[in-house]
Amino acid sequence: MSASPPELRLENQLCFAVYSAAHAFAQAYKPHLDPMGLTYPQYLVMLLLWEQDGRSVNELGQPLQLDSGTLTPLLKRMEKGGFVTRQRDARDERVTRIHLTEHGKSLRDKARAIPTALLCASGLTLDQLNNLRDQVRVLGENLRE
Amino acid sequence: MSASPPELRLENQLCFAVYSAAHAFAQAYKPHLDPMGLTYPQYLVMLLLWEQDGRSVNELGQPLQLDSGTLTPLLKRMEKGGFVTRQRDARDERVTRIHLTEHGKSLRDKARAIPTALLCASGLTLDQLNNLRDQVRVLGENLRE
DNA sequence: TGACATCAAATTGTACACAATATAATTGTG
DNA sequence: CACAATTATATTGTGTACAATTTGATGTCA
Repeated sequence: MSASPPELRLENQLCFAVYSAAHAFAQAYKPHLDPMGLTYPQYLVMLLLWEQDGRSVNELGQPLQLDSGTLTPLLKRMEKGGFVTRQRDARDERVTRIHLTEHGKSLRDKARAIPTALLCASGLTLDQLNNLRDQVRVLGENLRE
Repeated sequence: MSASPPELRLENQLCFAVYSAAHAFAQAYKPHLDPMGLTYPQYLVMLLLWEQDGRSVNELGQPLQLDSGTLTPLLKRMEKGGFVTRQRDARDERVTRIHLTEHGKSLRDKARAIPTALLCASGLTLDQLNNLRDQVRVLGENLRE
């Protein structure tokens, strides 16, 4: 077996850098989310509900790129945790609407400190972070085409 | 409930751009890996074994940032799939050594076409890709500190 | 209106990811 | 050498992801 070409070396892969950074982010958020009882994907759902409450499962899944197979059990755990309620839409019984509980709403104030803490942990300036975010966003969009 | 501040909006999060791009990568690799019978994390293991065969579980886990809780079942599936063998090291019975099968070795030739296909799908030039990879790698390292 | 396509969620089954714990082999120290 | 500490892997339990299928509600059109 000859030497592996550079394009096949793990350390040279953009995909692995992204994969690895994604896991590192989840770990970096953990100390901030654990005290609230939220996981990282649940926190992403909270961000969407703080922006706009009462979304359907699909209206959460579209921006997150997640389907009901992932969201239904995740939302059930969030319901059990007292963060949200799940109820059928009276006008269209196919739709399940997700509403924040008072506790869920109140967590937004505690969450305000998180972005600053993560900016610091990233070791980037705000400009660098925004620039990198835009590049990574475009990459994701291209890959999904 | 007042409007959510910009720092708490999902679309503005670097973490989400990275999270989303990581999933997009896994999907983009899928059509190339499915015909081989490999999943994306299994492909990462194959990259390491093509570079150097006969690694221990830890010698795979260290570069991948994965522990035996993830790797042991993954490697068992790869063993069942006929890609690798798992056997205890005779000199230190605590260690499990992972070796490529002939089939596993032979897949490297088929994999050579993948990096080019993904570079194309990323919509980036090779220079842009290398530059972005380095930025994302540094980000991951900073977050892990 | 009634058969049929469509749609939104939920369910099922497989595969990561990771914390916490267990097990077994090896090492270090008195 | 005895034995406690360490090390490597495996196991257990919980929580995502996602493909494929199912269930139930809504829309459409002859």
